[in-house]
Amino acid sequence: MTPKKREIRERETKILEIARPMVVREGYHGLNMDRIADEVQYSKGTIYNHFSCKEEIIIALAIQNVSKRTELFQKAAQYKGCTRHRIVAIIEAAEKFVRDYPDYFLFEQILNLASVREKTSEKRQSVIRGCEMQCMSVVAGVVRDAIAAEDLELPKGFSPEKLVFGLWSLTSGAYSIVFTSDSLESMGLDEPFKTVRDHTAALLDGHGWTPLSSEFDSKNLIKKIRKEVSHNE
Amino acid sequence: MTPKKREIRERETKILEIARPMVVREGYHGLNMDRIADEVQYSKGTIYNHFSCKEEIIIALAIQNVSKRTELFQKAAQYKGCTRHRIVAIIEAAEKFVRDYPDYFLFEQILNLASVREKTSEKRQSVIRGCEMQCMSVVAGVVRDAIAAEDLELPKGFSPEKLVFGLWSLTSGAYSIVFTSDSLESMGLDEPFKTVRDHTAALLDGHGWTPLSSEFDSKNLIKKIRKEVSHNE
DNA sequence: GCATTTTCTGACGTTCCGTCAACAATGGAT
DNA sequence: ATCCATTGTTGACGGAACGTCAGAAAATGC
Repeated sequence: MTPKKREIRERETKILEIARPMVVREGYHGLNMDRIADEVQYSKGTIYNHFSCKEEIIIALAIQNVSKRTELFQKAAQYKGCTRHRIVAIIEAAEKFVRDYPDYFLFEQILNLASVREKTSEKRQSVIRGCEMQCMSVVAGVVRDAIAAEDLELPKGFSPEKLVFGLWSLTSGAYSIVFTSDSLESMGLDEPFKTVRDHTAALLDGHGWTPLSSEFDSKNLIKKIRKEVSHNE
Repeated sequence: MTPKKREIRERETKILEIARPMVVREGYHGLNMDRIADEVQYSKGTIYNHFSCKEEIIIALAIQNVSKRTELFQKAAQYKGCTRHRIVAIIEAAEKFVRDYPDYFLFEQILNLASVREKTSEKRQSVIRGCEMQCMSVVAGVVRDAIAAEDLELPKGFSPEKLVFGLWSLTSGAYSIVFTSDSLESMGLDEPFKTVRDHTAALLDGHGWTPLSSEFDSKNLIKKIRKEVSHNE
């Protein structure tokens, strides 16, 4: 009972370990069920016992992805400091995430294609949604804290979630461009990560979240955040 | 000479007309070369005389896409008004673009996949890059005008292109989320387009681009811009 | 050691991409 | 008008990859 079940569980992670670099190196089309079967040393039928289609492997890899991010966000939200500094810590976590796991990022892009997502199970889709919701509520929690602490005042009808949506759009859009556009330097865009940080700062300043970025030393703050976050793991 | 050549050119647009709804309705996998051949009433070999692979059709459709956007941007940049209002006009054009041609948006997502883009010709790729560059330089031009008019001052090392990168990230990220995430309402995010406008305003306010959004009537400005832009066509 | 359930296998059917040798149309030259 | 070189068209074909399933093998229970 136990030995067999464990073999099966271990095989599942082994399949994913083999599949990941395949997608990273050769993209969506590089993921080949026959080759996975070859490399994992089991027949194709067995692979299909674990994942009912190619796309299920993609989404399983994406789940590893978003789980890690959720974890990083939750850790970052616990940063000790004023609300503005806590939100900077979360933005820093987002940056750390895409830097440390640039390949993770590809999977979200693949999954965004309707023709891929449609083939995945409702079960795994809801896991992804759950992680997204958790991230959203963690960040929205910091926004609520900011409102409670009177560091921030939002217009009527502008929910904390809407503010998070702005940060989410800005960062995910930027990282998406950074990792896919090949003409960044030819447009004179060096230091893209620094630029993203500057824009998030401007966005929050524009919403009036105090202290404004001009009122604290961003460079040192980020250094401090990085030290504490990486120290934690 | 002329009659035959024209038939060929017309066939090319006909192929694209047939291919577009196929992708829109059924996604990347729904694009089927045999079905195109059936519907366009020519053999598959002939289709391949026009497009050397499936992906070339995708990128050709994407080119129609970005050409239209470039056109809209150039028109919007000519809006008569102060620089801040002109940039609002361009943001409005971006919104109009994704609203009027929501399907166009899908093609960029598909093309962002490395495994798809890799198969496309350098020729068509450079057309896309060219359109992107043009958009970038049109918007950057407005930023430069703003600096010249002293409506805006950028920190040392922060080029106009970097500012544009921020707007680009924010809007493309937001629209990407709007058109792909299915859990927006369940997060309490109604009126996404309004929210994007608010965030772009905050971003520009945060960078200190005067007049600030609090100093003019956004609602009326947008109404005016919409009237003039739609009047032009 | 036997029966039953679970798991594994790989050949097979299918779909779809892209090719190419054979065939047809075109258009200029005589 | 006829010929021929060039250009265009065709659809059968090879091949790649997905997902299936009937039967073999292994595990489990008795």
